[in-house]
Amino acid sequence: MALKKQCSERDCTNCVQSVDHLFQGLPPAVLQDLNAHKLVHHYTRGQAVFYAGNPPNGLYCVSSGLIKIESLSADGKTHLLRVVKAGGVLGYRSLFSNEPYHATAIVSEDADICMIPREYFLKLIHEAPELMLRIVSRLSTELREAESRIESHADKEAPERIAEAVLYFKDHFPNHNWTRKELGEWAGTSPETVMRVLGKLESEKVLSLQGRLITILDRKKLLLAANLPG
Amino acid sequence: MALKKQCSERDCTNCVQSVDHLFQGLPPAVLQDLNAHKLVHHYTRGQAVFYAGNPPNGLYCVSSGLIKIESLSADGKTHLLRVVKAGGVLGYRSLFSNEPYHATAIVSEDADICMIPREYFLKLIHEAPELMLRIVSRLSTELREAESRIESHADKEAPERIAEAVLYFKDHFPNHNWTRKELGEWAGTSPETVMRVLGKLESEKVLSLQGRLITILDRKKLLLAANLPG
DNA sequence: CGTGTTATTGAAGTGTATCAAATTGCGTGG
DNA sequence: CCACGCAATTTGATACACTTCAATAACACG
Repeated sequence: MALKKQCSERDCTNCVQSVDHLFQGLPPAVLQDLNAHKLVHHYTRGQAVFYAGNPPNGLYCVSSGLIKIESLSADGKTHLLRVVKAGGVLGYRSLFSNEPYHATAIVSEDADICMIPREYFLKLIHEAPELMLRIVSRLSTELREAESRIESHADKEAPERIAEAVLYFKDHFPNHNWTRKELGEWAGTSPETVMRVLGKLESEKVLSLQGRLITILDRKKLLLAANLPG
Repeated sequence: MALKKQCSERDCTNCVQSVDHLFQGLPPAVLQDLNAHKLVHHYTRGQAVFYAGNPPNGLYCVSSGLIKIESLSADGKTHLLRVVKAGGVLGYRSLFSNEPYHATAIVSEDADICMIPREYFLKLIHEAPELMLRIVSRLSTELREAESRIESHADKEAPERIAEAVLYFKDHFPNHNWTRKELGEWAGTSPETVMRVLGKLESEKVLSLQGRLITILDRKKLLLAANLPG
């Protein structure tokens, strides 16, 4: 039954419907050709799409599911760098900086992922230069987001970063319930501190907690707690 | 006398000589045209090239001098996000993500900077698609560096980040002496903590301090202190 | 249905920010 | 070019936010 669903979803023409998809605007003929060249693979929760250190073999398009981009530091701590959902792509940064992946992609919700081989992707770019502009725009946005997280880490306290994390996850992945550990890996703090801060926010009627399900009761107060412009 | 020097240095053909310059590989005819369209400006220490919030008017090429890209957080703390020296370019990220600058560019050493107007630059890209590949590669590298700083902030202690900062500045800007405050703004810590850590590293014969001049005596130990692969 | 991960709360230890105050030394203007 | 003013440096003392360790309870997942 999962397979039937994939047969239609795995068609590039469908994927491209997602808001702001990388391949949006490509001529139908090119999409058809892309469709013929991609490799589809189903991944289950916990599997790795690629590991830090691997050479990039192509571009990954997430058709369904949720992928965590994380890195392991010298002292064994895991860091959540980025999260990619259906309609997103991953692995393109390494493709261009010509370096091995610096992070590992771990499946968080079972996923169908298409792989576009490196060679074919480079050929595609050659044929469709407007694609390059979309890539540049995407990298630019991600760079800004990364730099803004550097700032947050440097001049915000743990409670503010945790409030930021809750907002980010709720805005981008409203249907996924994250663990305290994952929130901590994103905010750069320990699960215990996440817990204590969430508890405080609950007692202040800003959030409600039902296990892993976090519901925002007072968005305005949460933005304030995150020290973010309303 | 400063002017005479600029006359030769301000020619795009010269700038492009810098290692890995963005415009390297452009046909001479295109460079000539670029040369005719750029605007040159001299800046003195402390001046701003652009402010956070300004809309991007073009691409800035640093012909000489040193520029700090910094951001001011809500609570008034300054953060050093990037440093650009002669041969580098700035402002291209905002040009493509189509957003106002999110940081301010401050001159640290008197600089000659060429501005390539937005419209002309976009036209240039259209004519020289290989330029796009260089931009993508550059953004990719900067994104990786930014993400690696997120990791450092999250799982390294202040002494490690300060050691990292010393290594970074010495490797990239060997002739510029940075203040304790600037080191702190880069490492995400206070000038006092920078001082104490530098003092400790001096007592351990890893560094020598002569005012703002820091000399690395034992690079291997410093790498160790930064928790970086040798 | 069991097992291992996650959640939750408490207590203790520590790194680092912050404040303060004296000394140095850079850079700006005369 | 020199001198002055003010920012940067340096060291010490204090406070506290956060990590770490620990132990139980609850839950999720195969």
